[in-house]
Amino acid sequence: MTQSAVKFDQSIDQPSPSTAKRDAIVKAAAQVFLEHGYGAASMDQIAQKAGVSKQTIYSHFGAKDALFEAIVHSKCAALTGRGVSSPDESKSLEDVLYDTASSFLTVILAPESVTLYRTILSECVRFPELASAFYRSGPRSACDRLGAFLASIEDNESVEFKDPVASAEMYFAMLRGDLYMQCILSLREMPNDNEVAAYAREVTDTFLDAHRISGNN
Amino acid sequence: MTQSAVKFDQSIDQPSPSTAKRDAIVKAAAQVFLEHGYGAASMDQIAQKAGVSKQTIYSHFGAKDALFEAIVHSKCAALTGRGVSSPDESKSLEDVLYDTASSFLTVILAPESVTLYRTILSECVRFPELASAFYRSGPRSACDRLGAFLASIEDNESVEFKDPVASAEMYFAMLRGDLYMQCILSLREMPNDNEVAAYAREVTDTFLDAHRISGNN
DNA sequence: GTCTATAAAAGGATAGAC
DNA sequence: GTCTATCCTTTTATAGAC
Repeated sequence: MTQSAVKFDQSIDQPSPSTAKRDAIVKAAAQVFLEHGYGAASMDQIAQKAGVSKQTIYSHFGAKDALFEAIVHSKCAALTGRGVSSPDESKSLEDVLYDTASSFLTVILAPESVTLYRTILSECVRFPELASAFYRSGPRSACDRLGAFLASIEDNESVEFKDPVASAEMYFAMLRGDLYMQCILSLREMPNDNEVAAYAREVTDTFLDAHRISGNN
Repeated sequence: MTQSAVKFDQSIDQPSPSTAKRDAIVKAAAQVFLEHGYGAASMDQIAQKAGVSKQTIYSHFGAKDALFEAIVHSKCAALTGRGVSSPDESKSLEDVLYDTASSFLTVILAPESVTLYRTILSECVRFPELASAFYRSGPRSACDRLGAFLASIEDNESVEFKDPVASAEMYFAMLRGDLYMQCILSLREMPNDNEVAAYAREVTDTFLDAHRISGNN
């Protein structure tokens, strides 16, 4: 691992003269890294798929780990905000929750998200910054946004959230249920829209039941 | 990948004459595989840590993938039943749930479980059988056992479970919340007993609130 | 069964020409 | 900036002696 692995941000989007080759490298590297993981991915394979020579890759990114970090960081950055509906005040709480659930499930069950998650998880010890960036861009971002929305619900209905962020975390945890587990383990095909909708409904109903003021929470 | 990779079960526990070396290999391989993953783990490293030559490993297991499968399968088998309290009928539902939550969290947050989960996830495409074995021994086993217990709760209290297995899945999903996410991403130290107890309590309370008959579920 | 030594291949990284 | 050709290390797997 070289020290140049830190300069990922200026490597990924600068208006360089030859952006074409660079983009091809990024695209190819993303495919290879996410499909095979960091260790099993080879620079030869990336170079071949990108249609460039290996040396061109090294000229742009310096080393394998730097390229990997650049790829994963850009994928994480693309994750921010996705999977969480904007806090539309005109909608009912139930609708907001259901929409959030649907879009969140759609995002985390996308094949690219699944492979990204697997890759980061398997390399989180070697690349702690990537794990942190993923967490902040993905789960943490989603929880904070939904938590802020739940905190804005006060006199609204027959529900209450004493700890909005904790409730949001619980909500997303419920969404990462058995369906998600089977998908990330590659034990079944990705669910279609109907299955996603059904599970989003189930989780939303359960979540709302748990936070009715008739309960003790 | 060789065809001999299938014979994992008879490789892991047969009363061979020289069980000492074999056990040393298994122990060393488990450490190396779970720490570095399949790709980054080298047979040389395993041989050195086991105190045997590489050829001895190949004599016993044939190939790297067969050794890997043997190790992971044994680790998965050791998972069955753990993390789920036995359905003690003398205890209250709340106590059973809380005990289940505590022991489940303790198991899945154990460093060995975390590394096993990471390893299987990163290799689930190359080794589909391992992913399936893990799922059956771990999450599925836990859900089925708790689901059966929840199904036995009928006239008991002020709660009801229309779909016991689905409720059990939801319960374990709630337990795999933000705390678990941060731990498997290696973003924080493993929680102590107090933190585990507090989260087990929070999940149990929320779960019970969601299934009160006053609710719509 | 177990060891040492080695084959055979793959992969990360670099040199030098254009 | 980009390419071809090459170096060097690592790693899986095997051959043959004891």
